[in-house]
Amino acid sequence: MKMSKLFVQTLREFPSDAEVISHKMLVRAGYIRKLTSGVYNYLPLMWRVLRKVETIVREEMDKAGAQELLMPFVQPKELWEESGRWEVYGKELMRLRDRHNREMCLGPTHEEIITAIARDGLKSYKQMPVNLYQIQSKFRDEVRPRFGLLRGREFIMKDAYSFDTSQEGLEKEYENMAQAYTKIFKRCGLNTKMVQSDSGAIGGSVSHEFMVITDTDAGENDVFYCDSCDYSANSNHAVSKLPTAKTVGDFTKAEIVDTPNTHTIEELCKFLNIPPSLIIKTLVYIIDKKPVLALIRGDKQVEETKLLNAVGGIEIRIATAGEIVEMLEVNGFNAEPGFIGPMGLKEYNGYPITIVADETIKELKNFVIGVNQIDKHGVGYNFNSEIELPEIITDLRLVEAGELCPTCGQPLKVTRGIEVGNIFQLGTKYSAPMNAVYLDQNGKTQPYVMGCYGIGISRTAAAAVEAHYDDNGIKWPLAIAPYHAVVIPVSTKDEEQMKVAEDIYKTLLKHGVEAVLDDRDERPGVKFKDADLIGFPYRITVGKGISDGVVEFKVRETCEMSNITPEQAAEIVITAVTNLKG
RNA sequence: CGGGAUGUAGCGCAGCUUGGUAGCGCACUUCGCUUGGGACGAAGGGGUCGCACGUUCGAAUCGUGUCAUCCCGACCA
Repeated sequence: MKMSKLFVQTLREFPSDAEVISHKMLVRAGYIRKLTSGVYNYLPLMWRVLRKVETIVREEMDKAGAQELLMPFVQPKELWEESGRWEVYGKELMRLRDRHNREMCLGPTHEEIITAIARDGLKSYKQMPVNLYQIQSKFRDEVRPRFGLLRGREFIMKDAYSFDTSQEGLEKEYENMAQAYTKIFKRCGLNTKMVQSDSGAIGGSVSHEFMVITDTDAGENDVFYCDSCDYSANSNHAVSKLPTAKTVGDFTKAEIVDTPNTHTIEELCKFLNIPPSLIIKTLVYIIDKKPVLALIRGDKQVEETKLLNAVGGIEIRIATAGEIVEMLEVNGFNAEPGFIGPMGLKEYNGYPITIVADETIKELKNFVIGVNQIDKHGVGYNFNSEIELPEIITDLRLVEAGELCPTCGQPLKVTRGIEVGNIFQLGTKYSAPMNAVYLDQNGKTQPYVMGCYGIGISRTAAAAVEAHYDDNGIKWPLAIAPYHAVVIPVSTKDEEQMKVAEDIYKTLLKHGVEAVLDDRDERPGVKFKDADLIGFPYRITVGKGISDGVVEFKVRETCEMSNITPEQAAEIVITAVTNLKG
């Protein structure tokens, strides 16, 4: 490709609306342009990168035995009603009507469609196991799209779905996919960590995420991991050994005491001169319109995803101060946030109040708790004495760095990560309600045991930028770079330089290297800046040194430069590119 | 949805307070000059000032409404 003909416009400055590195770089280097919020044009350079990621994904998926197909982007409401998700999915599902006023949606994921396909064509146990995948654009009407390609509304995704006759079969395929994913990201030049995760809205029981570990702001997930063993988990799923703390209070008898102006745990601790671990904190949540009280030890935070799962809810938010006062009133109390306790609270908004407690409260003795009276707290309280032990006791805790690994007991560490892929064991979550069944060896109908496996193609490309850049631009891993190398004649008017540059360029092309010849009549500084910004992995500069028979060879990743012969330079690039394929 | 801000040329911005011919830098076109890290000079092309209504002799500027975009909090690949 001649640089003079390459459709790319690099910018002198970063765009003002970009926050994270990958967004800034990809816009400035001419890879993407925003069309509307969360929706981007992929310009030629970007499309080459995306196709390379896709190719790697295809090769590894095919090698793992999966088959590619393509499903429609627009989907009918009826299928979503069968799975129950038309009601449940929320505003993220982009709904629209056709000219006949029939309701449709843009596909955010394809469990419903693939299950319907299987239902039609997968009738016998003899046809399984089978794994079907596609690569296409998805649309999720995100509340707040941001970070460029990392969290767009429209994005490219590879989604795969497996069908098995047993949990054992599913687990085998799950492991197969985990290995394929590890290879895929490695080939893309990314270091990923496979971490345990919550399965969220897609459902199912077991799931893992593949995280690109990054120090930049773009890492939206906290990942907890252990250096001593291989435990690692997303914060929404991470567990730890029960943190030790003072759990037996010195209060000799249970009584209600005055605690004026102690709205926060901190103020209460100071007033009573006790550590926060002796207090039971009562938080009020609204989950799918229903009131839920979460009880947790005062020194710990609630992980909302865990609470959501504990009650089987979908949407969670913390109650407003107004709602809390109202709830107390309805139940006959005159109190406010800061003094709430679970006792005597029966119902609100027409729903009974559910009480869920974190397991940290179990070992508490002679603790302090709100009693729904302003400026008062109960002290020296005990379960099965002053209050009953709540029915639901489970792990609600947000793990903190330094807490001990649940597997080996060493302190956990925390880092930030970008989720580029995930794998779920769905089981019969979709096949059962959608009556997607096959006949087993005994002629009995059985629902498929399903798994689903996603990779964010466009997000993977953006994550690669987050992981590989410097002040001057992008440093693409060779496997997904739009072009492998750029050849720069310093002066296009110098016949010898031009001839050597063209010879190198032709040699590279002949050996399968995707090369660009910067034939523009620009000053060298402009060409160097563009080369660094665009991020060609290799740069061969033909300048005055050619009279001594050498060119300058630069490796973008390390910024190492050396003066070598044109033949040596070409040889290095050709070898590197050839090794990619092998 | 709540809170904060912004809409003026492809990109980055000024002008608005105090209404009167729409500006600057980059990018783009032509010519000259220059050629190892985003040179310089000259001459050009390009904008219904987000949109609508209102006030006014006159609106980018004032008022009302509306739409869009971005940032901070709860979701996800």
